[in-house]
Amino acid sequence: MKNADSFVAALHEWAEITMRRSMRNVMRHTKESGLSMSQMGTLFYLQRCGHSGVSGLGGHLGITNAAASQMLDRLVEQGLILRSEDPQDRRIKRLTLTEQGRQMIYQSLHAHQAWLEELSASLTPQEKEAFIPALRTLTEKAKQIK
Amino acid sequence: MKNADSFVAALHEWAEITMRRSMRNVMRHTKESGLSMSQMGTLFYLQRCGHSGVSGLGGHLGITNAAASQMLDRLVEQGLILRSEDPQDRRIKRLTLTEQGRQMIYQSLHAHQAWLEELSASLTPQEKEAFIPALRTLTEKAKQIK
DNA sequence: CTTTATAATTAACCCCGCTTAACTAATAAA
DNA sequence: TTTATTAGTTAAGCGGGGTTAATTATAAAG
Repeated sequence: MKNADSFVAALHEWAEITMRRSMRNVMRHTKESGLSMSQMGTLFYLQRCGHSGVSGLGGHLGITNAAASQMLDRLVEQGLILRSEDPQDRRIKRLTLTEQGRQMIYQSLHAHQAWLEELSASLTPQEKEAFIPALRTLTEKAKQIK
Repeated sequence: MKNADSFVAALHEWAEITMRRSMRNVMRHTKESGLSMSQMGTLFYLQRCGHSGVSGLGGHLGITNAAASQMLDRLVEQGLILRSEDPQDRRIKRLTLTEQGRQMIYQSLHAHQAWLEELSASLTPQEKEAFIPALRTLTEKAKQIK
């Protein structure tokens, strides 16, 4: 179990570094875009889950349906999401990203990422080649969780 | 340059995964703690830069000094940071984390981290052992950036 | 058909974060 | 010493994001 423990410890440290960077960058870009963190979180959630209802979104963000509904008003107004009726159950509003909304997410993920290039530049070619499998496997496995 | 490119690509993918996770987790924990994202960002900033003045904080967060000053009122009130005079230049207020503030950051980084254990569990012992050097080197190099 | 449950919205309200503008205090420059 | 600059706070006001409670509309159950 020694290896497993030190692996988890190393993973935690690496995750902590990337989380700090990520949060800073997302907060920056979110502010630059004139959105609130809840709004940006909504866009990310919708991209990941395909489409959702208002309650699903509220539950995900940990806010009431009322709050979610009001926030959606502004996102719709800005043309970032679409709020349409579910044809199966007309009580449900089907929330989907617009093309503009998808672009916003893309920019948010790729803005302020120069540090990744810097990190890459600080490694030797041998290290880079050796680390690629690790990164790919971790990413792939992480995608499958929950 | 092929390896370098695919390395950066793999790095980007990993960053994207952790960004999505951390955004949700940090927002959750921040809400649970009764703090705003700006307040949490302030704590993280102060931990990273040691100590800062009000203007420095405002500049970092992209808000006015007035806004920073008001937000600090609440953080001081909650016992998370200390606002003391700089003995060299008494116009400057020296902002530092309290022990409670440091604990808040620690909790924020480690709350909702079960997915890392899950991720670890989804790997074979051979993979874990093989990945440890990569994680350690990446962490160490990333710490030295900027 | 009537009743009940579910999904979402609306209204009234509060708090917070942010802005601008005016102000105080301390340092630097003339 | 007088003036200008810098750091920070205060005050007034706006708008957003959150809440609860009441309301509408649809679907499901009796």
